[in-house]
Amino acid sequence: MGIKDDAVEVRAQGWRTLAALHGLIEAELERSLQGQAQLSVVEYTVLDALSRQDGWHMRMQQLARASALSASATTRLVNRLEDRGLLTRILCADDRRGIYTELTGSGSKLLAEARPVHDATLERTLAEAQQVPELAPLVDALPRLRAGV
Amino acid sequence: MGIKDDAVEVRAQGWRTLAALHGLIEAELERSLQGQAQLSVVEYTVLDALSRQDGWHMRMQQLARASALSASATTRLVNRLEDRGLLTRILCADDRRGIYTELTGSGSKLLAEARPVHDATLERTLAEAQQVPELAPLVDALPRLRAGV
DNA sequence: AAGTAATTGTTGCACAAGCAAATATACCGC
DNA sequence: GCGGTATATTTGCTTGTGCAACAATTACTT
Repeated sequence: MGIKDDAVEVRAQGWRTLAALHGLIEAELERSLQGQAQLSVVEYTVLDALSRQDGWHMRMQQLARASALSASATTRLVNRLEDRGLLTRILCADDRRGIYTELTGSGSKLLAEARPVHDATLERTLAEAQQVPELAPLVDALPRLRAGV
Repeated sequence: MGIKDDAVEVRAQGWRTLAALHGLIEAELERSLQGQAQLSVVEYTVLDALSRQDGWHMRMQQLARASALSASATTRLVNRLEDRGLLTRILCADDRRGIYTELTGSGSKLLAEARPVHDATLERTLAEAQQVPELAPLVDALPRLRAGV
């Protein structure tokens, strides 16, 4: 019942709020991206990460970290996107274990279509979340994180 | 280039940070809970939600919302926990469509064992995240959300 | 220079998730 | 009360995910 226990409960509460907001946003993004661009959230995340990368190529492991996915899931995710012609695998010459992935033309084209959908959904969902008392404080805190970038 | 585009980018950045922190915490919780209490994160979430409920019983749909899971996933999750003897289904008399779930003795016992693991992992992981420049501001913001509870 | 350890990516397997359909019950207007 | 609609939960099916084992390449150690 002391200060220490309070801190524990505050952390648990913060985590629940974080998880709730995350789940809400992810579900909405999933619906809109799937519906309007045939992309899942992770697929969008990978394409977006690739497009924001200098030279537009990343190694499998960077992709895995960027998408918070396991190595095996990343392999198969890249397979799917490659089968759809949205990106290509490129062996790197310097480290022959590594494999680069690079957006194709249709990959960046699809991403260009999907990005407005993504951004609009994000805006709408955050506005919705702001109406939920439990979530509002976190929503308000988000834009203040990196004001200086 | 304008204020509007900046807001879009700020939101996207905030979402990426949120997702990254969420993924990190969930992965760590998954490891420690699975390792020390044979519970997945969602399973813990459900047991915890039940224990924090007045009367210790909830309907399937409340459980689905609390765990950010679909109805069908909730059914099977409750099946698993019921098979392990951690909770029981109870038909409600007033609305015979509804089904209450209630913690059993071993359910709350296991939860009591798992909770310290959960809390310690949360504390440790947040401390770790605070060392990551990208995540630190969000970690700092979390405890300030509901100071008045 | 050889051998061992560490890293990178892929595959086999089991499991949990979502969607849509099915079932059962409640509610509403008449 | 009766038909139609809405809600609550479960089941069939398909798909994506993680873990462990594996293959290929690089780095380290002596």
